[in-house]
Amino acid sequence: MFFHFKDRFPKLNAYWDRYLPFQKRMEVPAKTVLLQEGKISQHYIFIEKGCVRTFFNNNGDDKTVQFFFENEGLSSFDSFVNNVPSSFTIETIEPSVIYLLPRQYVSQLMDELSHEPDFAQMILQMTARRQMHYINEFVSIIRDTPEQRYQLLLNERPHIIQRVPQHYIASYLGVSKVHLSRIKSKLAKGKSHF
Amino acid sequence: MFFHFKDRFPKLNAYWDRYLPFQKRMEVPAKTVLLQEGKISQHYIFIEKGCVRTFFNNNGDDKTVQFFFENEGLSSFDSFVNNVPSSFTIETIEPSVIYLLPRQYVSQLMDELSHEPDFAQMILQMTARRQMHYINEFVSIIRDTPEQRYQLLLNERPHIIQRVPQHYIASYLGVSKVHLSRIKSKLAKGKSHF
DNA sequence: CCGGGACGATAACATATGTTATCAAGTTCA
DNA sequence: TGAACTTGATAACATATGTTATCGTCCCGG
Repeated sequence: MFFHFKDRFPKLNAYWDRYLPFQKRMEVPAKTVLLQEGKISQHYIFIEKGCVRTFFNNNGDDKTVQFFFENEGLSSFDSFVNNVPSSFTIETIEPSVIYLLPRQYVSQLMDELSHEPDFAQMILQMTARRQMHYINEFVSIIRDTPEQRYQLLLNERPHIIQRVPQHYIASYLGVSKVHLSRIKSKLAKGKSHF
Repeated sequence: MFFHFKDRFPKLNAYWDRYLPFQKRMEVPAKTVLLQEGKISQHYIFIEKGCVRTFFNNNGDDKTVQFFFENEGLSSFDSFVNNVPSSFTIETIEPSVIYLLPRQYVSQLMDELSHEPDFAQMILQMTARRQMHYINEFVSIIRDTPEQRYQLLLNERPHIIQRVPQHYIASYLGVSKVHLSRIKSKLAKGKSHF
């Protein structure tokens, strides 16, 4: 769905910074659609402040796929790279400050990068990381119960639970919002009397 | 977890073929472990005949992650690229004919490839495809019921159902083998009287 | 040719999860 | 400020799914 090389490969920061002038800064309120499901992605999105989710519509209700926060970048990767309609909507959750870099500059940037001596190695590593992320999402959902998945979120990515409305989290976990509420109250009970 | 550029980008076949001599051919029975969970992946695996699954152990029982068939290639991608212990076991399901290409040659191959003019574009496309595959797995499991997922398999990847033992499919779908059996019999009833 | 193991179906019961409806509190905005 | 909307909790009921146990078939190796 996206890559973000900034900070991951410091030697690439110089390249990245060269493209800063082409990025368009925007301050937007919550629930702003940055890319509509069905449209073709034209920008790489970088989040300076705020948070964002990707989701798709399924018979009227959303299914959230992923959350993004400060200093993360994303695009609807398949749409962006292969010029096909996006399967996902990208929408802000909080009022946010974001930067948009048009696709043409990203292509240009990639071409420049490909002359770096160990470009192949870097891109493989980035790719491997991204793949592991999504494979882990899949693994977690066939391995863990929704309750365990919620606990994992609580332990490993607490910022999500703190900043994201509960029904988005529910659809991301693959359960109904009612059931997520049950899970929370069950965990609360387990903790309270000790 | 894997890439396979052969057939996807025909212009690369020449590169690939140059490395054929370094591949080791093996004929192995069913249930042969090609890579053990916890070991570091040393080979890229290509399947000439037979089929293979990747899985991990979870409290005694396996969880299957993916199936591979003739003319597909795989590795435990993260392990292979980043030289870390593999999270998965790779094991044959049927008696199979496979080729192993040691990692050093794969690195070499990638380096050669990186001189191709639109290497960046190709690798992005490959990456996007792989990402979409895993994202779709995730999306399907938060969107669809196990019954729907079984139907999808039946319609879109029937070879899996024909060739793979049912309990592997069950763990891949994220349900118990008992429940998969129930799903099958329910679907059979729906079909029989018409 | 026999015996064990792999595979799959089914039943019975316990638990998890979905659905619908209702209520309460907080937020937003005219 | 008041109405509408968003968010979240809870109850009650229906359904889906897990667990354990049993049985039958098939297949492979001694």
